[in-house]
Amino acid sequence: MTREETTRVSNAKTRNGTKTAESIRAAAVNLFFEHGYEATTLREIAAGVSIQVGSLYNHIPSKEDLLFSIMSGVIEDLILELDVRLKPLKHPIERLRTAVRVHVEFHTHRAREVFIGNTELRSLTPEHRSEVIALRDRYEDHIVGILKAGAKTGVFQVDDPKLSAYAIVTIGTQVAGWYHEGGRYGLPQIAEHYISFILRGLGVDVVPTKNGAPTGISQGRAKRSTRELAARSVSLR
Amino acid sequence: MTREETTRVSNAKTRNGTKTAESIRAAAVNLFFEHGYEATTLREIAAGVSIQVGSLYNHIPSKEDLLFSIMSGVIEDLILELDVRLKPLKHPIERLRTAVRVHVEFHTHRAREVFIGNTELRSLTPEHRSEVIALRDRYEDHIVGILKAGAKTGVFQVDDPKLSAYAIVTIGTQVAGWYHEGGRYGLPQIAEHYISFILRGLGVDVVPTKNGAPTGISQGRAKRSTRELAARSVSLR
DNA sequence: CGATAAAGCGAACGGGCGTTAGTTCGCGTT
DNA sequence: AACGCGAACTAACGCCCGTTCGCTTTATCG
Repeated sequence: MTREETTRVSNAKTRNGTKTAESIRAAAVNLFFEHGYEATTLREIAAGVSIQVGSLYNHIPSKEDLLFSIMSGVIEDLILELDVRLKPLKHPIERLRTAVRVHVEFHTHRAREVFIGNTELRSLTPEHRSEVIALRDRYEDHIVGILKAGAKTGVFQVDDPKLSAYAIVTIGTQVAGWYHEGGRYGLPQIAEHYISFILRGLGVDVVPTKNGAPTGISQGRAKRSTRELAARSVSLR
Repeated sequence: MTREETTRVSNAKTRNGTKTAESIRAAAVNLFFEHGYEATTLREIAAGVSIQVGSLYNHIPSKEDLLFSIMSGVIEDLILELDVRLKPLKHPIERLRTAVRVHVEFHTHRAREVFIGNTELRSLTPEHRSEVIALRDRYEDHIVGILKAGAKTGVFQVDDPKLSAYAIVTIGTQVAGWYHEGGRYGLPQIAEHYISFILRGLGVDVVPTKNGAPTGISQGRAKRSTRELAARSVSLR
């Protein structure tokens, strides 16, 4: 865990760059994930960083603020990642494919933070809570936008874009609950599986491929198919 | 002396039947659901029943035990209900139809308890936790059993019964998160929708019906169709 | 090298927690 | 009429929580 350059031994009482704040965040993520926010003690977090409780306040304003920064940070990163990956794409099908791929990848790579984000909404102050909800809505709006665009040109068969977006988000979110590296399914396979599943649900005629490579865009119009109901992530609206 | 059904005013310091215990349970369910177990105070629960904190201990051994009784109780009720409704049925398709119906109905009618059951596993003592997990596994085994029976006779196309059972359970469980009475979808419609969805996922050729009435058993063999991956309920194994 | 400021220490705070104990009181039974 | 019991009360216990604060240590830089 030593720095790559200028191997500086991080003794106690040492100004070790600006890493303490990150360590606190990391320790908090692990503890919040394992025991929940309310059941986690600042003293436990401090112990995880090998400092005393009081010293935490050199880096955070309060315990609740620490939770908030974790929760908002993870959604912001998700939105950012989605924006970047979506930018070069035009066709709704390709955009949706990528959106689902990003969603699944992100939710597995940062499963602990995502879990906290889905679980601890009620531990936030009202102000912070509505801020996080606003961020989440902004993310969902991205998906809804893709669906609406596809519906307009007729490539998607969508009854209710909002409801469908819920379903898509939820399906991908659940992966975080059971996926673990080295498990029976690889990440690309899972992603491609859900992509096909969702596209089929939207009435797109998906050409079955053995591999995860995105097949060419099926140009036919949307075919009536399985229509999904929303399966919302467990949360308090 | 006086009959037991004489209307007795329940003053303070009065032996008002055996209802206090039930009231405590109900108040706890609401508070645990709203604020979470850790964030809920015994004093809040007591206030909800209009008694003092100490008096709670005439009815419960401890706070954690109260949580445990709620969590185990709801699963036991679920298993019981499933057993009763499944008993008269023989054919795997009918059994699965009913299982999904029971699952969805139960998870919407007792959404608060179910939410607690999915959320507060980590607040239990190790002993109680494994007891609850055992109950949950027993429930999942019921579903797996139905799938295996159907797979043996060829009516279901199942790659991995356990994984499929996860998916089925999760889909239905999620309903509890967004369903509310008087919403845009009625309970029977939701149930039938998922039933069709799941059966199709298992390769059963479902005859589309406008109504929720269970269609006759399609006797053809299972057709290769959408194969689902597990979408596990958010929980810590 | 001495000044500066970030960052850690450690004790203390006020408050709230789950739980226990001793007591009181109404009621049904003896 | 006396008794026992369930169920409520009040008061307190010991503990631990998030947070504050004055002090000390340390790395960095002019």
